[in-house]
Amino acid sequence: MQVTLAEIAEITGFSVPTVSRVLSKSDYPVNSHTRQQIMEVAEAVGYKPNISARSLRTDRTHTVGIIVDDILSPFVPPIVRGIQDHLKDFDYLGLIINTDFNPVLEKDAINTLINRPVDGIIFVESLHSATSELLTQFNKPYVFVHRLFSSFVKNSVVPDDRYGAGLAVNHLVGLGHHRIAYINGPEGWHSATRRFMGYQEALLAQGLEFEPELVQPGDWGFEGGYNAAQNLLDIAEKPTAIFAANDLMALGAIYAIQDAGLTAPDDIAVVGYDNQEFTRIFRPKITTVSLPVYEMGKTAAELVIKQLREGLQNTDEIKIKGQLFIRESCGADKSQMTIDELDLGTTARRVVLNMHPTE
Amino acid sequence: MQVTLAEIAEITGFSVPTVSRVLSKSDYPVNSHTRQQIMEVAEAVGYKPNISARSLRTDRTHTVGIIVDDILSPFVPPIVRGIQDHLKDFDYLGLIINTDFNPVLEKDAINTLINRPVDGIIFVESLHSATSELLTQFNKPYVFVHRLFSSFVKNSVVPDDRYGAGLAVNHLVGLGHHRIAYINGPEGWHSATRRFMGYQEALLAQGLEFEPELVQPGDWGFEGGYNAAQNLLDIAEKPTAIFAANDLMALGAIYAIQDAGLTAPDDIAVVGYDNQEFTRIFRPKITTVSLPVYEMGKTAAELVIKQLREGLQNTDEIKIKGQLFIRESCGADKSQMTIDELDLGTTARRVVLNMHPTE
DNA sequence: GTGAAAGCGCTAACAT
DNA sequence: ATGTTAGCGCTTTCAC
Repeated sequence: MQVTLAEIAEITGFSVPTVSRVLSKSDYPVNSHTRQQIMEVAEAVGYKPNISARSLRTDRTHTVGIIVDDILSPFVPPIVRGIQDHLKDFDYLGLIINTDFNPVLEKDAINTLINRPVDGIIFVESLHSATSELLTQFNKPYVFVHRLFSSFVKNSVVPDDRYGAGLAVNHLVGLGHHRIAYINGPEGWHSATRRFMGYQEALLAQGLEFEPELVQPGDWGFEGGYNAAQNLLDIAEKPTAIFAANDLMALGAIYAIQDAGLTAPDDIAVVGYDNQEFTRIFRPKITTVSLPVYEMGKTAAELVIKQLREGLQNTDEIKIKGQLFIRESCGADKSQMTIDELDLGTTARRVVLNMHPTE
Repeated sequence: MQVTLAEIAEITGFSVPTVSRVLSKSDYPVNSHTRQQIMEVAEAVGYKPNISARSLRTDRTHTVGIIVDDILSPFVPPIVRGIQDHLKDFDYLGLIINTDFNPVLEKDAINTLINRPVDGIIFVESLHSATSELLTQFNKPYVFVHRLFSSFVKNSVVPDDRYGAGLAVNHLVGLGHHRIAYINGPEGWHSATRRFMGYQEALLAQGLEFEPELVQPGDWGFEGGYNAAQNLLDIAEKPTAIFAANDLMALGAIYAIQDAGLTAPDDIAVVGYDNQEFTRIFRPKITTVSLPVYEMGKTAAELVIKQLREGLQNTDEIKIKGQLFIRESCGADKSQMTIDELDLGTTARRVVLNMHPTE
């Protein structure tokens, strides 16, 4: 049922290795007549190489393991897509495993991939120190894409949070704000720390003073943003703008502003961080700094591919810059605003724009 | 570097086949002493079977191809997760490929998977008639999970949209509404048609009359919902409730209601469909019917596994029921409301709840 | 219950 | 430029 090299050798009269040399696209010299003849027959009989056999021989599988926290986590799919798109260009596929941030599952995942035919591993939002010793057994490339951890790791790709926070603050200053409050993420989170640093640095660079009373702790969640904003509204000299370390807290802040009888952005401007989907459909549409997830994934895949194909050695941590998406919650002029995509789920959008579903 | 069966045979003094019988978990009878001895040595030296070699021999790879429209499409990740979770229970892995609903890419994907070591394929939101002939070459199981297409296909898993629409309507009737409007999806979409049927059937079952003037066309998008609701508000005898065929249109409807100086749910109740993430963070939180995506994926994986392991034959289309999530936009009593999860992204939630990130 | 022999389909080394 | 030989690591006959 499956066509093999032997059958093509039989038909064409050439030997199996010659057929292999043509069909495996090796750069081994083969007479062009021979080559063409073999190609034609292969095409005609619909030859498909047996990848298992090839892998067994070459110890290369053209597959990369992708260990993710959870494919349902909002930032994971775009990272994965970035990885997949780059891998595809080099005929690699991705094998995705969820670990639910559970060290036991992560260990299993690594074990599975060590046995499994993969040429490398990309860790997405997932790595426990417990498992790192296991990895030393894995003498193939592995890289990390993450945003959560504070550890500096070789071969990792992370967002440039300091830069991103600067974008937000600079934008607000440009709109005339001098009292810009900050709602931070929880203690001990790398991205919270970095965004906070970026906030402070940008204030200084703009000649503004850093005022501790304008900084509130948050919890990454809606509630935390709400409470933090309430506290900020209690300050005698209220801030005129709030920069929240993520979109969910920005949303909470907007609700708090509304519940206080004020309006965002008219009374208080709000900027979030992450560019989550809902920022585009909420009212007011939330101005935010994007987490460059797709590009982070792509870059991670680039690293693996380069290590695989060009023998690239360990690389220092790579920081990827996000960009500011100017929408309504900051009070910017309409002309400044970023033009967003359609408000349809991607499948529906694609189907509508490109073609019609099969009947 | 890689431990092989031969080495374990060498160490234990048994033959390679015997070692294989133990370590491949075959049910072939082996002396229990022998078995234990081999297991211990295998454990000690960290034996990992070479999957390529095993696959070459057995023609089984323990891998299932998952062809998706786009991993970024909002419904795809939960379907994929459902698939993965079930596959995992049987030690199968999933190889995910995006097609962007492009027939050419889909053809490539199928070809890739035919060569590749996969034991079956699951199509998620993706299937063009153009490719179906290709599939006949693929003499392994394949099943479909979808919500978009009207074609009735063997071995497919779909949401029960008629039932779901009934849930929404019945709920509104239970809250005392008699004039329930409906905002439909665009013409030609299976789920739109089915939800519309469910709407009509439920009205009749409740002894209410179906009134065409209460039905408005929509486009699945925010704008369509907004316009449709505006039209509904222009009717002399306004509806007291609006059921929108998806959440985005429900959101548009709520905005239209607000812009007309009214309130949802106080003046007009609104129910959506799909249970998209944003329905939980919006104000008012949107009551909606869930698309049972996770379970659809799980069921699809079950089908494949059963076909693979138990030789299950072709199955008729399987309909999966969603459930009603009662929130604020319908005006239900607080005591009736569904208790939702935390408002944190899943990674953050998991990290916060379970453990701390590695430092 | 265990071992000897064979071979899955492919590519790499070595001839010619 | 092509063919011969060998073998990747594993499982499956078939003997005993």
